[in-house]
Amino acid sequence: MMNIKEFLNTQVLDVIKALGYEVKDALVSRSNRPELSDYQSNVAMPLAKVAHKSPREIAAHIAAELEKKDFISKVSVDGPGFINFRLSPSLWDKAFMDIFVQGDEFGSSDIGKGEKINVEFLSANPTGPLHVGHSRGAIFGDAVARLLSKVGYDVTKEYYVNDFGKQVDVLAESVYWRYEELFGHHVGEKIPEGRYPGDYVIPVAQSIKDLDGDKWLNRTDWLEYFKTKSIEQMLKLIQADAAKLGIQFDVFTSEKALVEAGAVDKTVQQMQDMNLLYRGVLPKPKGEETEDWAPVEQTLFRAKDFGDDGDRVILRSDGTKTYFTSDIAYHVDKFNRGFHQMIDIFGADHGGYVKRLKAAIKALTNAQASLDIALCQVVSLQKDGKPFRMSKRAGNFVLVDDILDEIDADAFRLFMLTKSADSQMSFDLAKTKEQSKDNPVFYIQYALARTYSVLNTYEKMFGTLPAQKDLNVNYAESSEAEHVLIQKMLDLSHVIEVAAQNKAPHLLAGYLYEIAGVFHSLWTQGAKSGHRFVDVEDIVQTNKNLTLILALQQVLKNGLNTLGINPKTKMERVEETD
RNA sequence: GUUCUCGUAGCUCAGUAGGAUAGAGCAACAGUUUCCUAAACUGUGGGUCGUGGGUUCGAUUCCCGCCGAGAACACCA
Repeated sequence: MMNIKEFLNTQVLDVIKALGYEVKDALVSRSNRPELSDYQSNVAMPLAKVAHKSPREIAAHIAAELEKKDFISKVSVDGPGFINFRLSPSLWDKAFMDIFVQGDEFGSSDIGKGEKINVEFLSANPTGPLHVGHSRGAIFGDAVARLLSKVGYDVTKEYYVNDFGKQVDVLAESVYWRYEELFGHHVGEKIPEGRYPGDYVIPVAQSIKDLDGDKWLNRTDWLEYFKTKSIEQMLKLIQADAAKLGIQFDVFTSEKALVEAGAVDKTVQQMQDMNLLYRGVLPKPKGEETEDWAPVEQTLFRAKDFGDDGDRVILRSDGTKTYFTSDIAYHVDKFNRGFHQMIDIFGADHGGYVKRLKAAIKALTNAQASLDIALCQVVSLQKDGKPFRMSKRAGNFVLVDDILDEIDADAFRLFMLTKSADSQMSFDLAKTKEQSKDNPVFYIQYALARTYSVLNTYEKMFGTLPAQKDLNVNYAESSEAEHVLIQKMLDLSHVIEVAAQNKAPHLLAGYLYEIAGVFHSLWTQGAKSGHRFVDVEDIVQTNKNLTLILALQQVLKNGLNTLGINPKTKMERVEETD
């Protein structure tokens, strides 16, 4: 069974064409007036102009033809010329059973056609554990990757390890200082300014001590070794933190390795050969009054020719490469690994970097690669309603670990996914627990838990779950409220498609919330009228109900999995305080 | 100053191929437990969709100006 909307669209399009009208799209969509229709088409309005007839006249014309179709049970023309139609119950039944046929795959599609796509996200500097500031982009990137894979892309989740810059030296120096400390040095001293004061470097020092003893004391050649060891362990730390948030990566690419393999030099050479570089002086930046600015000649990339606002430094005046240079090489590397489609997830604070990177990739791949950069707004932190700033110097980083002590990982994850990535959001650290209680994840999980609860009851009464052959919703004999639920369930694949295409996991989150609400409402209605889902007196009705329950369970599970949230089979009772 | 993102209920946010009467949650108020889990449900109040133009049959949605919020702007990553 195909996507209902697609099916209707082509069917209506055929009718329109048969009537002699010229259109590309039948403009069929889910109805936003459920009391009038299941689906609607707006096609008569734009047609009116070209056909020189009134929209209602055209709509009536089309409606008359549609009425003959067996998959449509009722058509009407309303308002200025909307064509409203209800689908035949048999079509709903057929479409519905697809949920069971597809099972865990329900909601999937193949708009990605199995094409390779690389999603790079998080890519935090390997100098410490993850803090809250990293979490939004990390969770967002992971959810986008899951969405893309659900719609049929061959997704690789990648982490770019910035293990080449100065910050890694600082890390190694910090570890070395702690290493010396473990041998009784620096008694009574505080770790010097400019090094990382965090406790997380101590275990790294300890592990080196355990492995090598005092062999690195009083030597000058420790730096490279300490760098390697530190990065290794920091990455482990980061991976562990990410895993707690439900994130795993497929590939880690090291900047250092790229540099050492000569990939960056090669890219510079390639740019040189393509005449993309020149020696020049950049104009003084406007706005901010930079005092230490001096006109220097550098090797620049003609980024402006490829859509950027200005040209960019590739080799500094002293001949060294910038971060941008190796990042270009990195993206070329991805391209060479066969990824012609790439998505980068950046924090909005890197927004100024987007144009130059796109320009570079466009220039170097002759526009063969599509690089899509999704910006994720930075989370502004608050504590008791007042802005809270994290700073290295103050050492007041709020770690992902700290947050997860206060709040369930799934709740945190969904909190980050219910808002669109480009909304600015604030996160109140003091209210974390409070917010946790109101988290929509519980609303959704509770709906799922209720479905399991019904199954348990059924099993208790009948000793087994209903057989596949007894599953049937019988749309024709279902109530209004059930129709709403059934229709909504069948929207899943469409919602996932739109969410994937727009890189907007919050659309799926919102959908799951809505569908949970429809179910909760249905539940209470039944409780009030005495219509329980499981009724020993009425096996036929019970099997019908169970069909609905099983389908809903599948939909919620598939949706939650796509967001990377663990579906729960039951809720822990929350203990009443006060 | 330039570029990017945002501005929807008191608060937090949905509304994404332009459609008919703009929606949730929280907060306020009034109700619903002999029952498959009340972390739930039902109802009430609350809006010039920042603002002024434009495009069109039709704009919260697309385009431009203005106001307001956030971020970025050579030689950091």
